[in-house]
Amino acid sequence: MISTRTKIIAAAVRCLRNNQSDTLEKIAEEAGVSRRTLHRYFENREDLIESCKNEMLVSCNKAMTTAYASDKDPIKKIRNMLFAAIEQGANYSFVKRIYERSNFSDLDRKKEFESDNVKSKWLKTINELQKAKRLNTELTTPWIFNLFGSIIETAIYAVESGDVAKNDNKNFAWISFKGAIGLKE
Amino acid sequence: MISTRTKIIAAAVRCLRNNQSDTLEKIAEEAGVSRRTLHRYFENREDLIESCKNEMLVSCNKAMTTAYASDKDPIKKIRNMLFAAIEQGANYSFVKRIYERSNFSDLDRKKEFESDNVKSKWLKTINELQKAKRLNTELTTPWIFNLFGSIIETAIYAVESGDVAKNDNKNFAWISFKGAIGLKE
DNA sequence: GAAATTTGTCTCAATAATGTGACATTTTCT
DNA sequence: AGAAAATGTCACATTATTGAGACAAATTTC
Repeated sequence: MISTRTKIIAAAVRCLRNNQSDTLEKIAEEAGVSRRTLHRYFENREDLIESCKNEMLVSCNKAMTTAYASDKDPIKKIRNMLFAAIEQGANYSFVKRIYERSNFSDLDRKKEFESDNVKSKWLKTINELQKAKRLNTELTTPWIFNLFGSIIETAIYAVESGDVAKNDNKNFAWISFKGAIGLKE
Repeated sequence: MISTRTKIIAAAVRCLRNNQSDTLEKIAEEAGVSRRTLHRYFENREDLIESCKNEMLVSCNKAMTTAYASDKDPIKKIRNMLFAAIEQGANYSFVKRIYERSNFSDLDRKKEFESDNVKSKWLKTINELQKAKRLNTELTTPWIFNLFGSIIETAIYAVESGDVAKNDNKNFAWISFKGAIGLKE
């Protein structure tokens, strides 16, 4: 049975990633709960957003850490991390948006993300491949990192908007990412 | 000399693409103008956003139409359209976000974008390349279209966040886009 | 099925954002 | 310089959103 708290957080994530200014009323409605109940679980909007951020970071990190550990081959590690992130859907989008915005204003949050060990695992693997000349040497790591994130978002969005069939989704993303960084399998 | 109206619209575009819920106060400040003046030019928030949307659509379409016409070679057409969009910076991001959100809620706006002749020119060119088997046949056109947009955003964002040098920007985007769709030059 | 817990409804106060009028000040144009 | 236009300042009404109390209704737990 899903707890009310979880329902509210999930609803908030779905709402807020599209429209940061959605009212608590709307979030409560999306969660199938009265606004009064939402207020019982979260002191205010900031508290709610903070909770979403924390839960979603945990959720995404967990999924990607598992994916990282699922295979020995560095290429498969990266591929499975990509797939895991896509499967996170709205959760991933939410985290990404929070992180993006923080980049220009909230340095603490950026640091928090930078020091995140999922990112360092990802970087380690990419560097490994770079050193082995298995990907395009013209591109820098920060570019590849940004690209990775945006291809994930594209895949999530493409399914939601109905542009791409759910089956093709991850496949397209992987083909494109491989090509984009010139990965030699 | 830049007109007040233009200053306000530019400021609104910069603010709103990051944070849809920025106050008119903040937008006025960003434009270096009092809130009272902003209200003299725009009846209300909706009017302002509508104006931004229209102006930015015109700006982006113009830049990309020029780029399209700048060369006969289909590949160079696409490349120059990519570059033009990246150069639009905040303007392009703003339009893209408006369009994205509309996808789920505002069908009129979607139609408006769909019927846009810049998009049809782009599609025509991509189809041409697809028929000539000059790009990966596994991918669908809608996927490629989404990818095109998100690589542009990645390039814009990468420079703003300081992750990628301004010189490398367009180059990286083009290398990655080519690779992502398996384009054979 | 009774008690305890959770949630909903209704209400109201506090706050923040918005929109506008009146008038002063500044800028622009000639 | 002086008129005309644009902008700023301040004040105020309106509105939307938020947050919480009081109690009823529903749900869970034992």
